[in-house]
Amino acid sequence: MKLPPLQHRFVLHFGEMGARWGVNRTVGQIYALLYLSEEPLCADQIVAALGFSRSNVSMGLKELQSWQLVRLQHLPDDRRDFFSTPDDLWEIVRTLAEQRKAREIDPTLSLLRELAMEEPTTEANRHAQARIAETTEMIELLTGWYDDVRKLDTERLEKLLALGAAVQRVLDFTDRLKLLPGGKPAAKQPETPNEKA
Amino acid sequence: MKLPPLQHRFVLHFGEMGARWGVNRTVGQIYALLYLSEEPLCADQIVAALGFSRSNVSMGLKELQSWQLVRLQHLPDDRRDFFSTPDDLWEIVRTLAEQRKAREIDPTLSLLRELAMEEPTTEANRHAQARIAETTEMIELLTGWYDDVRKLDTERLEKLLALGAAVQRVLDFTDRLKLLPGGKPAAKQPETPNEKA
DNA sequence: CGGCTATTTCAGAAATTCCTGAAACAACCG
DNA sequence: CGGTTGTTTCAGGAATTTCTGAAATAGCCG
Repeated sequence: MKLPPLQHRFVLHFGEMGARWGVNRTVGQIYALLYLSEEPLCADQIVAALGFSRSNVSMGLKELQSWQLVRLQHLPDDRRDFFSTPDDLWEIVRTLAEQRKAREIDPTLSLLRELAMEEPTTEANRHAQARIAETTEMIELLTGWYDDVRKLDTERLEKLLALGAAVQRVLDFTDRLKLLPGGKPAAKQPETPNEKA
Repeated sequence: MKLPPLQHRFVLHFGEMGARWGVNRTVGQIYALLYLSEEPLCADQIVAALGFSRSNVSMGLKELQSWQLVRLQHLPDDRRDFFSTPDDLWEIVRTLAEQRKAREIDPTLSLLRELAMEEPTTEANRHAQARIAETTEMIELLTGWYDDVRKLDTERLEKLLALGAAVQRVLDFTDRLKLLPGGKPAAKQPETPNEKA
């Protein structure tokens, strides 16, 4: 593996991370390499940099294409495939989120909804179904939120994230405006904060 | 494996999901089983339900304890360990997020910050470091947001999520209030959102 | 077509991860 | 203490995943 130490360490780390994130080590390393590279790379350059076999690199690239995480491009007068990652990191993150949702969340939701439909036969089943319903609701809440924010352009998304929980204060404020259209609101809190469901 | 079909299907699915989420299939299945169960279970009940070896179950439970995802409790006059999951699903999600942050995000941030410090030697290094800096910023933005919202109580968090991108409209609205000081005084805005560097 | 370059496939080897049974350990009790 | 019950450890075998080299495929050009 002939790669400057900086890139090398990055690549090794994201290989491990990739393994925790549903792609194998090789694929993670290939992606990390492409991500750091200024120009697109062809398969043989990846082989030279990482020391995997040619076929392993080929399979890794195919996997990355199936995740839609790499761009394929051709140079003029060159038949080789060159690969690169999007320049915009947000685009990468959005793609990842999209893919994982499609591969993991959506099938999970189908199953949960199906299980929730079945007629409970025993007391244990009844309890399990209640638990399942609860789970479904939470996932729906989270994916609903996700479906909303993914439509935001990057600039607004960044602002929203930067605001963090402070947004809560804005909401409390507008709540007060809404609830007391007359004068200055005297009530401090619109609702009691700490009820545990 | 003696388990009603409903529970069985749920358990199998979350075994697979567990595998994608950093714990192995066994551990995922054990957790799914505990999650659906009305009362705490002891190791032998898990063995009976899932058909793993006693030692495998023991290791799985140990792993779950290391993630702080299960509660251990004792019944009076019984020496066996009984395990259960928190009743509150939000608590489970919070714990998961906390653990994954500690295990994956924090070490990644350390590495990235360290790499960003190094003196760039080549042009390729300079570009790689720019990419690394960009990555660091995004992770910091996301974890900053997370650190904020995890402090919210469940009720407020649910409201915030349910609002989704609609929150953007509220923000736009208050922005306008701020910009047009003629009418109602916008009173106390929360501190100005972080300026992006 | 035939030679050339580039890529993909795939069966089996290599490596890793997972699981088990046996043994060690620990706590309790009479 | 010795018996009983329950848990943990761990070496090695089983299963799964990953990786490789050889062969197949595909496109291009003269």
